[in-house]
Amino acid sequence: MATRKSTIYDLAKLADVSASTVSAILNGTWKERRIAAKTVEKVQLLAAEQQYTLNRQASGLRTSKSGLIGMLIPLHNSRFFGTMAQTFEVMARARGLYPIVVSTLRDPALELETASALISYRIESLMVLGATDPDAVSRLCTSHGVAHVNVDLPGTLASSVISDNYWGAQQLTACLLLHSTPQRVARRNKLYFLGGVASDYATRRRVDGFSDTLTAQFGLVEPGQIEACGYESSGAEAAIKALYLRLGGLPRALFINSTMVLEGVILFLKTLPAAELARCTFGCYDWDPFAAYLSFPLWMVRQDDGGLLGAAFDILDAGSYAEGRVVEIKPALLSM
Amino acid sequence: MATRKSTIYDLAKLADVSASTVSAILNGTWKERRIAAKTVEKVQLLAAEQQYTLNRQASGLRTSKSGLIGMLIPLHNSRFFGTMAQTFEVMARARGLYPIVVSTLRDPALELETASALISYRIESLMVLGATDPDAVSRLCTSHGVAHVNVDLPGTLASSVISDNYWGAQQLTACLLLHSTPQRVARRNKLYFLGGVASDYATRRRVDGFSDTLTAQFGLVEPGQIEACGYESSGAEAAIKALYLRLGGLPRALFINSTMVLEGVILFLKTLPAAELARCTFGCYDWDPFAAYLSFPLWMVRQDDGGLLGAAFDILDAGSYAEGRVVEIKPALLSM
DNA sequence: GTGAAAGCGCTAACAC
DNA sequence: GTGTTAGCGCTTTCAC
Repeated sequence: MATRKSTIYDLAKLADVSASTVSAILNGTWKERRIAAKTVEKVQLLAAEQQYTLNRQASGLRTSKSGLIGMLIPLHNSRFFGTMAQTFEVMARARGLYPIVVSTLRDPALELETASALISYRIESLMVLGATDPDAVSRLCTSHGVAHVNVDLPGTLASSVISDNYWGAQQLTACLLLHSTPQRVARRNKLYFLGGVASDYATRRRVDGFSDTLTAQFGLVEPGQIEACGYESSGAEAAIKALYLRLGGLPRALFINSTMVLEGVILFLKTLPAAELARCTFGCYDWDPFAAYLSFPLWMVRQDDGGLLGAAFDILDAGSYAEGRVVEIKPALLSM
Repeated sequence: MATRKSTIYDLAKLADVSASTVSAILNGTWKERRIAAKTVEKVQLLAAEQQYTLNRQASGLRTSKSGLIGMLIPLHNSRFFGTMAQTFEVMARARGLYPIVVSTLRDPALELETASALISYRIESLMVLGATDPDAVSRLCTSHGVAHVNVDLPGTLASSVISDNYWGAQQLTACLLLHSTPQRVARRNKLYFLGGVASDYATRRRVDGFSDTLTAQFGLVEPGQIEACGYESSGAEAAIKALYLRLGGLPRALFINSTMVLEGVILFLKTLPAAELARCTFGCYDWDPFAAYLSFPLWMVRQDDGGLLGAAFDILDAGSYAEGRVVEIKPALLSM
């Protein structure tokens, strides 16, 4: 058995009907054609025993639809992107689309190249997650009539769905304020923001949320309270160390911008006695399950993957991707 | 500009040449056809300004190759699978193939369905990573002439590349033996194996490596030293707790089978004073970066993702997938 | 109820 | 050096 790759013509010959009849039976349009039930049964049986599978290159070529939906992500081996990929697959399948997730390593050239390859395969739409240069991808997609939407990092040429960084930062800051213990030394009785890149969109919004919340309670926030030391763990380790030395101890509370930064912070904290840690309250903007295994409590902000992708799919479904709107999705605050 | 989706016919008309000439120029076969340099240049220029992109559905249909290579993984949001996906993409691209990674949620039905969908799109080969029912996928692939190889978990109907679990367990056990401090109480002066499923292939090999290493040094290993309490973190937490009570403390060293199990163990260890932890030596068969942030030292076995996938690609390249051989790749031992 | 035929966009003989 | 032609496997009028 298993005649290598049977086509509708093979089946047609075996069933003694025409190829168009087979085609209609196999793709469900046979009701409209009012094909005899026994013909349907015969062909379906034959298809099963010949292990027939539709050639989607051919059917896609004919109908000019591929059934494919793509998603560009920076990396596979990151908790957030992995979770997004997982959720994306489920949602895509629920819409009858076949998901293709590809990583582009935060390389704008690879982003474009990959988008182009996906367009070659005639994807029907594209989700652009955390792209370095989303607008370049937008231009390419637009010129090929491919629906697309930016997620997590906004672009200007297509609609975007992002986390509500301002709101999330406000929540986390308020929470740190509420749950931290006042310190005697004035310069240590403050909240400090650590990590991120000052020119970066997400960081800016988070710093704003942080500052506005503090300002509302205490008046001015000093520049020294904000240390945008980048996203590298090594930079963060150096920054927290410097802060510790400057303050003569840990501050009242620490707003840590991303898990990467958290990792650097932990490397430093491991060198301190437990009693010192107990006096400081920690919050991290971003979520990672490993936090559950740390020796000190930590507040975390977790992005709402379902919310983000749900909104992104809504935009694709509505065909409103070209409007350039920005939708903000509120994250969740968790204590670990 | 941007005539929505230009074809080689559009370009042919504009350049005043035939479609086959355009085709040859655009896919690189023009040297053999000895097409005039100026024609080549003209067409290439035109293609660029018309934003032409090859329709791979059409070219694939014609040549009966898609340029696609698939990989089935259980989950996207796991460190190991994420890393494998990443490495897979790089290696696939290096071979001029376009990678498609899809997760199948450890669901045998979804594994088959996904493999079938990928075959529909005419993938040229398939990597089957950690599948629940690899042989079912093999049957499907074989009946459609699709080259494939099992990775991480072996099958019987196609060649497999897996970690050398026996060797890795030997290394880890020997290392724990070497670096642990003897205990006064006899029942605590032993190594204990925690986690995994006894009937599971990987667990069996690891238990063997563990037992053989100990037997060579001390004679018999008692059944009580091996606690295959599953892969759930909650089960592991209960198991380590029970062991602790039974022994009246932590043992000399603990062989923890997988990071999932490690998570359960940590939840229990957090309830103990640091001094107790210091007397026990910990090893985990599997690697996760979060281990660097734990408060106690830990030996870990890290699978060699490059080695595994390299060997898997070698099998595909050699076309020897049907031989049903099993290749074992040695993992690395790391101290964190 | 079903078949014949055209064509999706591309490639590769074969022609000249 | 380049054009003509015949499909790849499928869908979809239109015909009967």
